[in-house]
Amino acid sequence: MNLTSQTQAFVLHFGEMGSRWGFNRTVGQMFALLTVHSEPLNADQLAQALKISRGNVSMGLKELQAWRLVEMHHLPGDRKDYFTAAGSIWDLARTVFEERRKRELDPTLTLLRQLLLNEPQDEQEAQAQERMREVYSLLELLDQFANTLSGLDQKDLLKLMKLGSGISKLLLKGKGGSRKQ
Amino acid sequence: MNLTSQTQAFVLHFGEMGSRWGFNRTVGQMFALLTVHSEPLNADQLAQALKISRGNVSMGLKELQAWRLVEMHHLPGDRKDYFTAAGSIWDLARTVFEERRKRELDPTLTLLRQLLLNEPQDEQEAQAQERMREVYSLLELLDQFANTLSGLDQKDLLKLMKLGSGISKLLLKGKGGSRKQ
DNA sequence: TACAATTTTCAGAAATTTCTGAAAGTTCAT
DNA sequence: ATGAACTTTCAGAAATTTCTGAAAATTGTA
Repeated sequence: MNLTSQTQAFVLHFGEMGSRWGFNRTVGQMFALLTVHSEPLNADQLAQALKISRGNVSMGLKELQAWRLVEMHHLPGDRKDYFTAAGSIWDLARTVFEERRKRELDPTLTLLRQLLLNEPQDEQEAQAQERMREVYSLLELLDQFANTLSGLDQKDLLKLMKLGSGISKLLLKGKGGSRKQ
Repeated sequence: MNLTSQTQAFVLHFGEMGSRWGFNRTVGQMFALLTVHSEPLNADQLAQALKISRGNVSMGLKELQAWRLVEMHHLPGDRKDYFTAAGSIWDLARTVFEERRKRELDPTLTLLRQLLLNEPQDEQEAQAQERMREVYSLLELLDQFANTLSGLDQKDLLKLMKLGSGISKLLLKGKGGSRKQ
């Protein structure tokens, strides 16, 4: 398992970006490698290719499994666990999107719901709550929208994303068609 | 500057979530506080309210300014700098969205453009490049879509986000209307 | 059951990030 | 120019996160 300099660069970059995307360096690297490498890899191969410890690989795989980004496989006559990226690039992107929604939005929605149950005790608190309510509505809307997008099939998603500025026109056309909740 | 327990909870939560949203704990807390507090606050007030050092506040404000999330104000007869959240909740969300796009997508697009210029030297490399090309197309599409969304005015954005599953129907209606690039 | 192959765990080490506070820098009024 | 009010900087301290590697646990086979 020697990485070409191309793959090396890709893997290292994903490691750097990892923290911005919600995982740590080595998890990012493992994800990148499994994404470009079409053959399944086992833990030792990952450790060797990325020059990290066996234990770290084990933890990283656990994390990637929690994100539902990898699939485990078994080769006949080999007791090792082998891993591949879970599905197509689109599948992976969708999964990352969904997991991030869960991790970045849900906890805040829960907290805000909680806080907004309390009666404000004075004017200052009432004003703060008003702002929190605005934050809440916006995040909830975002959450629902993210949900809707996750639910679209690839064809529709592609169509939507390619609309560009045409989206405004479409929204105009559709006026009144939004009979919902 | 005493925080009510409500505001305290909100601020601490934003501190915890901070790292998932792209800033560190104290920056998250400062942002939260400036968001719920409608009056402008100066650096000393922030430091006191959040129990952090003056120097940390200074760095945090610099960071929030880099994110374009705060505005500086001056009160007549007072030499201190005062800060408020930059605009409405919607403005803030839009700004966070745009900044995150910049930080999470652009560097990767740049790298991938670079890597894809190289001629693959063998079959394995060709295959890896093929995957990278898929990643690139998807991220570029995402980037453009994010761009489009940023460009929509609040009314359209609201309309779009509230469509829910109605979006598929609309996409069907609009068939052929996507005359672009 | 015994044991070899493999994975997981986790305490402590290493690396990284964040924070403090004192010193340096800036700005403004006189 | 001076000095008071304020902000920024940044070296080192503190906190947090990540990583290692040896030991424990698990799994499959004979």
